[in-house]
Amino acid sequence: MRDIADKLGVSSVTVSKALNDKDGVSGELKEKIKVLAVQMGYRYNAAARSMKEGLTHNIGVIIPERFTGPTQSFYVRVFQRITKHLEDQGYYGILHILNVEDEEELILPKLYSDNKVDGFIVLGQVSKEYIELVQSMDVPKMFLDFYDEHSDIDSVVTDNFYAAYELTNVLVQQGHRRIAYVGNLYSTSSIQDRFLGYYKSLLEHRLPMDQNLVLNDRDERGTFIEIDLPEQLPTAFVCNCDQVAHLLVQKLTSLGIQVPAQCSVVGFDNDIYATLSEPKLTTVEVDVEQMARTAVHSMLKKIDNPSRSFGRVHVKGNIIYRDSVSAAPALSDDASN
Amino acid sequence: MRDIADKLGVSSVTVSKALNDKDGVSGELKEKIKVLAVQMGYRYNAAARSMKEGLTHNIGVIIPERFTGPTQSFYVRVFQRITKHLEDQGYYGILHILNVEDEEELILPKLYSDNKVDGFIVLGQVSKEYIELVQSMDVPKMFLDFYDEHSDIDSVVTDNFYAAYELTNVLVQQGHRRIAYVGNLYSTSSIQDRFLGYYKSLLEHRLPMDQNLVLNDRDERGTFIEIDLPEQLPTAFVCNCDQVAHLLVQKLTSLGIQVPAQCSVVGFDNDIYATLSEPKLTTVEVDVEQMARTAVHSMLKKIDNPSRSFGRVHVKGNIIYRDSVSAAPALSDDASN
DNA sequence: CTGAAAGCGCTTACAG
DNA sequence: CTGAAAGCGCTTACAG
Repeated sequence: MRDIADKLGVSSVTVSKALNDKDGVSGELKEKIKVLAVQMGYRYNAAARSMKEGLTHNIGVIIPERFTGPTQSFYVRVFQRITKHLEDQGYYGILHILNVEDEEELILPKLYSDNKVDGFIVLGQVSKEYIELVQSMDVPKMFLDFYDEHSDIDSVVTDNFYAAYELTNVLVQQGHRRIAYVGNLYSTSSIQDRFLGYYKSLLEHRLPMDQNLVLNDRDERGTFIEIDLPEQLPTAFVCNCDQVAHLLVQKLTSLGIQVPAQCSVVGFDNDIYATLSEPKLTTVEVDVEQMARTAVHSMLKKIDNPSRSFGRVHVKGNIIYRDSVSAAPALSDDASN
Repeated sequence: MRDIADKLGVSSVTVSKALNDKDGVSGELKEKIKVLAVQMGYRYNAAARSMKEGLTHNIGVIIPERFTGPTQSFYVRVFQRITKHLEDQGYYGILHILNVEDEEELILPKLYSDNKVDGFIVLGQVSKEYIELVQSMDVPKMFLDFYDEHSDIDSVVTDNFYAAYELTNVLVQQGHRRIAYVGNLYSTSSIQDRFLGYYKSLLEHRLPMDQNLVLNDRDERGTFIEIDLPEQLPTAFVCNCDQVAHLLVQKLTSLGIQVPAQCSVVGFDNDIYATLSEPKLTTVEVDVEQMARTAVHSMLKKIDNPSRSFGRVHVKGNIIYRDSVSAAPALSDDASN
């Protein structure tokens, strides 16, 4: 405010009034001040007002953990771990659920312009344009559970590539030769990396890669679509997530195909769908705790020293063995295409 | 701080040092200051430090809405609506997920002692002891989706009583005479009120109330238990929530009983389990939007004027008609006991 | 070990 | 319409 005032040769009182649309400033001057504020990238200091007013303009919302329950989404669980680690460091997490419109219209959280936070953690892939917008913010930021090849962002991600590789290896070891991958390769980096891990396993075992066995599960905006099964069914499916695996199992079952006797299915994420499926899914569990801890500690280091950068940090996942995989049915020489 | 300093005849600098465990204060004095601070109910002014340091000690966590997805828990959805209304009023919501241990050991969120918020909204029933603890906080508070008969708290709740009454009426109108209620009456006030609404419908239609048709679904801590079906099956079940209805439908189906042909089932909440069930559940949808709006506006009025009180505010629910109800099977005079 | 002074960035009440 | 002054509650750097 002082800077704006000096530049315009007015007092900070006038600037304050203008920015708050209060009386006592001429309309013309008000406009000029507002424009300059934007130009100079001025952000309101909420703490100063808080102190003055004796109000924080924050409301605590308490939800008992048990009500966020087993159905809680993966990211809510991650958020919970993040806040835990933040609290240990004397910090708080303010959750901002970014809605579809704001993402499309490239609108930053008001949290930012109100200067309510020292940094941002973005949890879950956003559009390329939104990544760039986030990058333009003048505070440290960390990206969690995704990365972008083209931007130089600090991110913490599960090592999807190796996890999918290992998971596919499990299937190969069980004698499977015709293995499908289910996921839209152009949707998220996670899905891509998991696909590549799957592919690496095929390569390593000298199994042919059949484009007809790469099945689409969603459009590019993430909405699920009906999965088109190939005419000649594979003996195993590597699904990019448990939810899709769940849907696939339902579909197979409704077609009279037994899982895992006739067809093995593996998922990813170890979320509610993994245990909700019948049979329960063999899948990969993301190390939520480790991811949250890494993200928080990196963030705090960046707050201390904004020039620090971490690049892409990988966190290992763990395979959870359940009941959706069995040995491949006796070979009928399918694999020879 | 000043007050503490005056009372002890020292300076506020000394108090600051003592409270922050910094050097430059004798151990003895430090102790005395800390004890007095607690006695006087001193709470740290985080805004003042923020201003001084230029740090807010908050981190924004951004989660794209689509990733909180359809599986998101009911309360997360409510939280989202709450923050929306808060933002419209220049406020922010800080989510605190209260874990089981803190609730049992009666530990308040650090948010409170750090003076990071102007008030609290408690979303979801907590223990009587915790309610009292919350009540003891020196800021406005609102309770959402539950109330306590014995405490004089401001709460916003769905009109469970009438919704259950109307839902049971639907069953009666379809010719059902032997209708069971599923839920532990001693678990939450919602379950109790829904039961009473069910009972009112029975009374009004002169149907006998059979204690054997009140089925337990969980222990008092909320953990689900196997539902004990009565020997003579009712023709309809009013379940206290969709999740239990979902479990019940699965159980009935596995026993070879067709829903709704042989047995109708209704749920409550219209959450993910309502559409996940086969058949999809007829249920009651809570008016999340209205509840969130009421809670936020009441809260802000209380911040303006702490002596305001609202008591119990009811918000109507809507019945959602789906496929889990049909006319009662032809009577075999079961109802005569 | 203790404290007086300055300052963080804003707003409010008042004077011009 | 504009601005000088005071103050919100803390911490830091410095003097004693």
